[in-house]
Amino acid sequence: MRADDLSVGDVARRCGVRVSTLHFYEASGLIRSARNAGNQRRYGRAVLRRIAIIRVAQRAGLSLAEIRAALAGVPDDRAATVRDWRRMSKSWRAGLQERIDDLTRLRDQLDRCIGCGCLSLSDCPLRNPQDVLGAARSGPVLLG
Amino acid sequence: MRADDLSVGDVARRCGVRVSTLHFYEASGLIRSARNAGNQRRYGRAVLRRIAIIRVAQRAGLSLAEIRAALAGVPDDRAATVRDWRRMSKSWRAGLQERIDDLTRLRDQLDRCIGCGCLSLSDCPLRNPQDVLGAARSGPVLLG
DNA sequence: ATAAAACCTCAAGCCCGGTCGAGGTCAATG
DNA sequence: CATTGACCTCGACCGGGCTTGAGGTTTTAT
Repeated sequence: MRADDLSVGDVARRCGVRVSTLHFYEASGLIRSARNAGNQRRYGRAVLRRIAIIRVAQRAGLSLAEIRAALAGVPDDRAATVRDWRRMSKSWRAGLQERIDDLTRLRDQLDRCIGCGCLSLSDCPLRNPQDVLGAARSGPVLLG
Repeated sequence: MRADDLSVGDVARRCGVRVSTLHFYEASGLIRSARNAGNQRRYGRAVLRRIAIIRVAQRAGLSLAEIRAALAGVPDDRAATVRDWRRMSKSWRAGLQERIDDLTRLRDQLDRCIGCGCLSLSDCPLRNPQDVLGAARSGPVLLG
């Protein structure tokens, strides 16, 4: 085994994921592997960065399908470039900020409602989440 | 049908959820229903507030199991009191704040890394999420 | 009285993100 | 050169959060 090549176990250990997860990621088209003479997976070091990116993106709230799309432009045989990474992280930042904003609004509403018990009032923001969630869901308002 | 009782369809329409979701919530022990002579579900208005609470808690990141536990103290036949609501929202606020903090840290790290492309460095905080996630996961560090 | 709409139960199915196990092969070590 | 641990594939399974469909009953509107 060439010193530069990593086995699936090496990668799992170094990334803190299970071997089965690597198999799963490969089956899902997130990573690829070369095979040695005995059909065992061999990875270059680039895969470590790729997996790091996957995990960051997951924390940022992306589904594996979205991550796959984002990684589509990154060759799997060499490390993602700084440019690649910059492109992806920039595009993820916006969604991340949206999630933060949504949760922050929810927290503030919760604070107000803790003070006033206003869940009973028809204009409580908690009873009318459409205001917060935007036009994503159409439909009637929750009136108690 | 008594004017005060709501059918499953009424509740679904007013809460913006599907009838199947209400069945599912009932089977999961989140809501209960009385039955009329013909075995159809009939709800009091209290269920509307209960469902509002479920949806708020979901947005705050709780699983249905956690929500069920939180709602266990709230009688299902009358509306949750201000006191009930205050207790729940207080206890959820902490977890919500934690999620906000985690996402905010991630965003800030992302910003720093966008600037420096440092995903390649072994000391990049994004590569070593243990610092952020705490001691929950033991295991090796991600080294590129 | 009848047709349509709404309801019932129960089982199965779906998507997500993995995880596990069986049965078999490969590689590093003494 | 045998053992032992790491690896392979494939299929099944898990938990979460619902949705769908079949087959049958009830309610409501005309």
